[in-house]
Amino acid sequence: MTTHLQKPGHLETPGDLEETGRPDETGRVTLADVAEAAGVSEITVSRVVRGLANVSPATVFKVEEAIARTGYLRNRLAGAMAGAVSNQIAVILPSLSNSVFADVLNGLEVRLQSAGFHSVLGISNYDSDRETKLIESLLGWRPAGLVIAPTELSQRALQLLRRVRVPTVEVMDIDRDPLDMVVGISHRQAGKALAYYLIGRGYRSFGYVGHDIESDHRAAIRRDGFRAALCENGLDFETEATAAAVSSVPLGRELTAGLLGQGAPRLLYFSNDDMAMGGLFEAMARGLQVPRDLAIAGFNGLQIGQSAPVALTTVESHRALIGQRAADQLLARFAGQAVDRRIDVGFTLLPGASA
Amino acid sequence: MTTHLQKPGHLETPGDLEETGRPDETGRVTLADVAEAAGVSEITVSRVVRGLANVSPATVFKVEEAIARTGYLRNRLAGAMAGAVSNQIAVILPSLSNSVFADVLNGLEVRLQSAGFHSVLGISNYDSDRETKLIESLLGWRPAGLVIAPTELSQRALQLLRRVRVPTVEVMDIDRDPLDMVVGISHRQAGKALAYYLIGRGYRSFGYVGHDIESDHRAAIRRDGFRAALCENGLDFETEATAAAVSSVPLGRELTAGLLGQGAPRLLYFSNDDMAMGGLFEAMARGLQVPRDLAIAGFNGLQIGQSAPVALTTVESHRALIGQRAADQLLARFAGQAVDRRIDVGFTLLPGASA
DNA sequence: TTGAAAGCGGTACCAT
DNA sequence: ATGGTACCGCTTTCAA
Repeated sequence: MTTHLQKPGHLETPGDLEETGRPDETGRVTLADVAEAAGVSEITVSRVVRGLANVSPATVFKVEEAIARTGYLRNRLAGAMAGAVSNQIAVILPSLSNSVFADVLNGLEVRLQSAGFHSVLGISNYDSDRETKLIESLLGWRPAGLVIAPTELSQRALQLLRRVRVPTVEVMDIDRDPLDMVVGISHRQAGKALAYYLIGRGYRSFGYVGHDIESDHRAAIRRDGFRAALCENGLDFETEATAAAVSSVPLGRELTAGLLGQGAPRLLYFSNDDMAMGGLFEAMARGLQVPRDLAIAGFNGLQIGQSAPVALTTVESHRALIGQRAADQLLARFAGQAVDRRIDVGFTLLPGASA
Repeated sequence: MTTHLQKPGHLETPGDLEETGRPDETGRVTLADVAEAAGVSEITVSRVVRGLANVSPATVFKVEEAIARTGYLRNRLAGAMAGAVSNQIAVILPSLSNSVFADVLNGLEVRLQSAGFHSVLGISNYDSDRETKLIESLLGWRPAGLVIAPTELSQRALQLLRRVRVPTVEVMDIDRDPLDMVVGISHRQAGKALAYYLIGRGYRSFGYVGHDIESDHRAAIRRDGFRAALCENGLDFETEATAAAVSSVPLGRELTAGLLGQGAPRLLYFSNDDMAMGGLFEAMARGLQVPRDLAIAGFNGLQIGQSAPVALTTVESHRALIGQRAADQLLARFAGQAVDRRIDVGFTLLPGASA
């Protein structure tokens, strides 16, 4: 073995005293070191490390002992380079400040982790350029799969994805045609279903309170669906209060406060549950009775909304399930199974008490 | 170039029609292909790709044109193998269902992403064995750094970390001595500070409502700190309601309901804001006046608590900041700068109105 | 069940 | 500013 420079920040130590089977000049323990320590070939050690079946128990024992003695740590970089499939999955989400995507990521991790995969994360911040850069950078690691909650896939992004042909799952929104696979719900239908329900409950006067819909196109689609259902019944939003900011409880509260000053409609439809909780809090703070004085509806089915003194009327979007199913799709594909291109996990109307 | 099998799920296509500079039998475009297309050497292309300065503008132009024409996609696996530092940072968190860690991750991503790094995620689920496995698996990718919110580092985990010598930041809790660097707050002091404040406000009757403290040792430390401050004043918790479950709003509500049946103490200290919101909701649902009939205090300073009709009395734990500072520590270390081993981001008492 | 040889696609080092 | 050469550490293929 020739000498070579240590990588910055990666100086593996020879190990303390007793566990120094083959100290080695550089301090790094490789497959070759373990092989020598165990008296077998490199490839045999490799087989043991990867848990392949065709190694005799006696050899496995010798090798495992040598691994422990030398303090060998598998190098997946070299493995992936040599042609083994990566256990990394690129995951691109628009945001992490919104708990919605944290939920999706959580669902993903549950499944991926138990199958031995890791997520490599990118946050696009609802920015198409950043999204493109992230795709390029993450694909450079040759991940086994890609999960993306797309913002607006650029031409370059589409080109990259077509070229690399990595198994890809688009998540959240099934209203558009997928590149490869898609898991989510129809946000348009979710918006419509809620409107139908509310109309059925007798509401006829509606207002909309929303966050930045320019970047969050799924929220825009929900609103469109909601409005379409209103139109079918000869109705429309009487007022809309929106702000070009990310959704949050205080924003919902603030916009609601603005509306309440000027004779608000009977029911306010919020762009999501965070915003709706703000509306609910504002109503409570003013001593209004919900839903008698003001009815409120949201979207997502966040747990906190269901635990509020007046449970939120909303639509459960099964976010963790979306993550899990997305992971399942990838895993099935890896296993060579045929999979559906499109999975609709469905939504659930939560009647609540706020409308 | 010899023939070789395509990796499953990674068949890079030759590119469509016009952009096929060098189709290549396997469909993969390598540095060599770009070099040939540009009429320069591989190493020159490599320099351009990495944005190194010592290449003439004319050459850069030629190479970039060749890259676009061939549809080359950088292979970071090979780069990292050959000795370039990885742009991956291993991140191990106990949970993602709790928004606290999503906030930390968000803070990390903000900084890491803008410096060109990616997080590779592992969720330990508050399980020491899983944590150890994750460390081993993630370190196998030879990340440039590691950020971990430790659960309980096993002997094997410590051995691995010492051996690999990857720059490591422990986050959340600075009450213990760090392996390498640590960024967070003293949860013990946070608990104490809140208790002092409440005692100063005249409260003398306290109860504790908590989630599974076996696994969430930081919550346990806060409670210990709080109690220590009580003891200094000859006080103690009059009652404790705990459950061996993860923290959640409904759990907080349920445990509070249990306590309120039996003449609850004057003030309830909750293990965190999720739990406290549950308490607040239960009080509101019963028509109790907060803080007149029941005072409530939490921990974390979640935004929603501050937007509630009665703003939550709590301690802001600056989670996103912890993530950012952790990233900064790593980046500074990569830049060869000397860094503090311990960074206390501090906490902020939010007086609120619930106590 | 085990092993030998040939890369995988880059980058570091040292020249020029 | 540019290039030649020698690996990085592992897994694949083929043979025994």
